[in-house]
Amino acid sequence: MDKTYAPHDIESRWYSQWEKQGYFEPKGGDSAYCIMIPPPNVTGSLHMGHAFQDTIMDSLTRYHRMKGHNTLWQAGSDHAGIATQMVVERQLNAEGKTRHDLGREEFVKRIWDWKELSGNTITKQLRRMGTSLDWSRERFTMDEGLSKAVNEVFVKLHEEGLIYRGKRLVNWDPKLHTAVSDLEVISEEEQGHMWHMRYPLADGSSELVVATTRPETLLGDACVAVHPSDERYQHLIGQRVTLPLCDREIPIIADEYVDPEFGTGCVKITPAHDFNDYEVGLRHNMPLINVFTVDARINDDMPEKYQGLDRAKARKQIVQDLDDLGLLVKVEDHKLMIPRGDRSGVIIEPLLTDQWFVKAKPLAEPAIEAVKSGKIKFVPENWDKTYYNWMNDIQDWCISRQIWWGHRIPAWYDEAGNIYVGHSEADVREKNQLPDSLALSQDEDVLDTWFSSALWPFSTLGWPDKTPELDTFYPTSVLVTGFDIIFFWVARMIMMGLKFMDDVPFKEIYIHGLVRDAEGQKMSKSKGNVLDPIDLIDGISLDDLVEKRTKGLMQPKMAAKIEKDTRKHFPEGIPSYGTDALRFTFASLASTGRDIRFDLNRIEGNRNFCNKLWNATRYVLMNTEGEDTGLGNEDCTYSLPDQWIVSRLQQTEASVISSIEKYRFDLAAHSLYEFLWNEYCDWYLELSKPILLDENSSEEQKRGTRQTLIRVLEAVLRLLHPLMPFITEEIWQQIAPLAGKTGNTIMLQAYPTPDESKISADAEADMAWIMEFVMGIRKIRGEMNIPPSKPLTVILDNVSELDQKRLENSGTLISKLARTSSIDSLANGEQAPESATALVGDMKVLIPMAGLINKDEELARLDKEIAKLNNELKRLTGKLSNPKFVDKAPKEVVEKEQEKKQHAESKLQNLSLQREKIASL
RNA sequence: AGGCGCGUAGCUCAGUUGGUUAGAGCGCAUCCUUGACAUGGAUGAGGUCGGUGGUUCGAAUCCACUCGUGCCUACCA
Repeated sequence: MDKTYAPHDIESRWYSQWEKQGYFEPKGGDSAYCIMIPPPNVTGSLHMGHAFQDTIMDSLTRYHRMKGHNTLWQAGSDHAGIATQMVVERQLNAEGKTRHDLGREEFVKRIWDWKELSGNTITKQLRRMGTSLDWSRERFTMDEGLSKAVNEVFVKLHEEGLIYRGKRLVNWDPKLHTAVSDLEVISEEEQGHMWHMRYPLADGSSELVVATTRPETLLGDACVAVHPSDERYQHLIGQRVTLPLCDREIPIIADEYVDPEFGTGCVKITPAHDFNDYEVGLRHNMPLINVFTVDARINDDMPEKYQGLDRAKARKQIVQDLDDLGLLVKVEDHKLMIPRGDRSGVIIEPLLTDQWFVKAKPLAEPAIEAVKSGKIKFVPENWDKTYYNWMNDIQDWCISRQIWWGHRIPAWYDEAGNIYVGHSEADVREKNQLPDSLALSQDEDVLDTWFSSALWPFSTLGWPDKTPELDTFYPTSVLVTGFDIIFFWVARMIMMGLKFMDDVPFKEIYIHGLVRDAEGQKMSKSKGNVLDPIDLIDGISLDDLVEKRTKGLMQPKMAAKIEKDTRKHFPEGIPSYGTDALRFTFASLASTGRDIRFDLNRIEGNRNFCNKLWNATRYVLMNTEGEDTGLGNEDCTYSLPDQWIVSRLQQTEASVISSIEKYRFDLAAHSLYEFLWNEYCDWYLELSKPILLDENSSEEQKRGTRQTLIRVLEAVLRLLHPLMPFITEEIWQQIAPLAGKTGNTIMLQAYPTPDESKISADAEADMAWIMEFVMGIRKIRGEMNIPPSKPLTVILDNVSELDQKRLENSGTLISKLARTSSIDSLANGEQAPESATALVGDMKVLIPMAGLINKDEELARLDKEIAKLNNELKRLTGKLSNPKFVDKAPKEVVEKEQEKKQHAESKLQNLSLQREKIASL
């Protein structure tokens, strides 16, 4: 093995073998375990959020596979309708064309071409992450089977009246020319204005002042509303005003919706361009006057002067004209929420159009019940509140999109405008007995991508056909996802699953945090702070990173700032850390928090951890290869350290398993790190040296230690494998035979399970004594700046029988680890030379100071310790002399405190005596 | 406006049902090329757990209030 860990060589070797051997495929058995990958955009690329999420899912998958479950991690991607269409449209624009130049068929073909071309990017990247997805069952939302499922669901829901078509006010994206759902609209506070405008009464007697943030919609006003009990306007209710700039009169109505305190207390009502106004309009039977075209320009039904102006220009013009007429009272600065399309970024316009909707309430009720009853559990639990919150007030879901890339809506129209829904045109004709002569045309619209994603847990398993996969894997075990798509996806899957499978789609929902940059900022291309997981794995030069972050920006002027920030944060670029370090880092960040700050220091530390494992292995191999590791029936003698590390291993196993079961990958990673580095490497490997190198060790002892070295390492590899698949496989291949393990891959080995009988309290107590002994000496060394190379003479005083016994058993180990030249006990009544002191229980460990240690330094050191003990003693004495504590606290707690007090007292006494002694010299 | 979350060492975070001397990693300081590893080893410094009040023998942990901060949902034109 090489001296340093080089991830790249290792990682390139294993993945293709695993895949080729079919290790990722379910291998039968009774207890099924299944996770559906949240389908990424087929033409997208892997970002940190994916990498994090996929690490968790892969870890779970590998863990359960090793536990012997029939494990499936379903692979696949979605077609990301709007996003993908936009990309291809942009390509066309670059050629000076639009999709309309190509026509629908040609354009869709072009998107398929693009999908073929770029569709492998993300799956290749997923493979780099080591994900054990079953690629043999990879699905795509637009492939035949899934399209069939979409079709089936649409038709069924329509038959039941749960899908309907209607002219309704929807969120319209004037740039993309499509309706979008509520969820695809991002409302943010922006600085705007409030215009106060005069509307003269029709009889000329007076006027009203209305306040609005959208003066251009004045053209579509249907009425002016005031609060029914607003005394200022009582007399005007029922009268009419003349709508400025239009040749119309509109009524003044009373409606509770109006807040008399806000603005002027008079609201212009534009039912065709505002959701609230729409409701008011309905209540009062007001006409819907549409002002805009699909581009959000003023349409041809409006006064000629404004026709063709876009929203912003129209606003300017109208304000100007009002001002000219003396009808503009004032303009105030005003903060308001502006709705923008999450894809296009333009302001969303409420627009009256024909759309298809899913009636959500009837589907939501059982979905709420499924969580309430505990059939589905959120982890962490609190997320159920968010879910209920939204579900209880769910709105109908607009599912039609005016784009070309997606599942075409299976609805046909005849020339009279009748609608026929069915699986195909032929099906529609047959069902409705329509003559061939009747011309039918299919609905031009496609379905929201989330509509097909909602079916993912069963469509990928073959639904609507009855398949063995559905029987085996539905409901799936757990959904792993971010809280940002609870509404988009999670809720909808639950609704659809219950409706069509009559069962929940998953039993648990593990909600993880969102990956942010080291400053806590959300990573985004426009901010230029994205990290590409592949760059962390392979490394990237500074220049390449800058280039990557500044290329293809929406706002090219950001480039300079992004470059500056990037050069500041990554002066050396990014070194290669390898997949395992990245995965381990993600695991260690997976606590319960919502935000996950990704800091390069963490991944560096974990790369070092991989290196540590690598080098520990080298040591183990050096001592076991070609040696007897006790694979035969020869006797082994297990030393104290052997027993100790095996005992600690059992506890680590228990802790790792319980952490994974709770989705606490951070705790699992921590236990593993702690065990491997701080116990196995720092102590056990060091303790094995004296045994293996000592000529006096028996063959049985050496065999026992070699066996323990290799077996513990082998078990740790299996424990680690779900988190770090590559390095563990690489090492396992080399060491497994020495541990007596057979098999072609660590992937399919059994996950370790703790064996209670191997936990030894005695061994742990004995080892604790050794460690205290060694650390006591090291402490003196460290604080007195005695070089580690300098062997020390050690004298013991106040040695108990147990101390004596332990010393006899483990003296050589101690002398090796603490670098002592001799350890002698003081004979009864014998005087020790002036010494520095450490305590192991009541036993004094004395290091003669002569020529090594300065008297004042030792005094200072003792004073510090004594002060610490005094504080503790004071605290304990106070506590124990409080009768309330002694009476009311549980007996065990009191006893524990008394014990602590005794310890502190005797320690204090020992050190004080020692101090006096030295001070008197 | 409602809902959810966060505030613990210089930084990033753990802290299980209230009972430790409040932990880890990184960073920092001192020492160390001992044959697994300088991507390393040894030792150390550093925290009145945002604040106030309460419950309790005992609070980082439970309750109330408060300050700061973040997110989500719904919104007043």
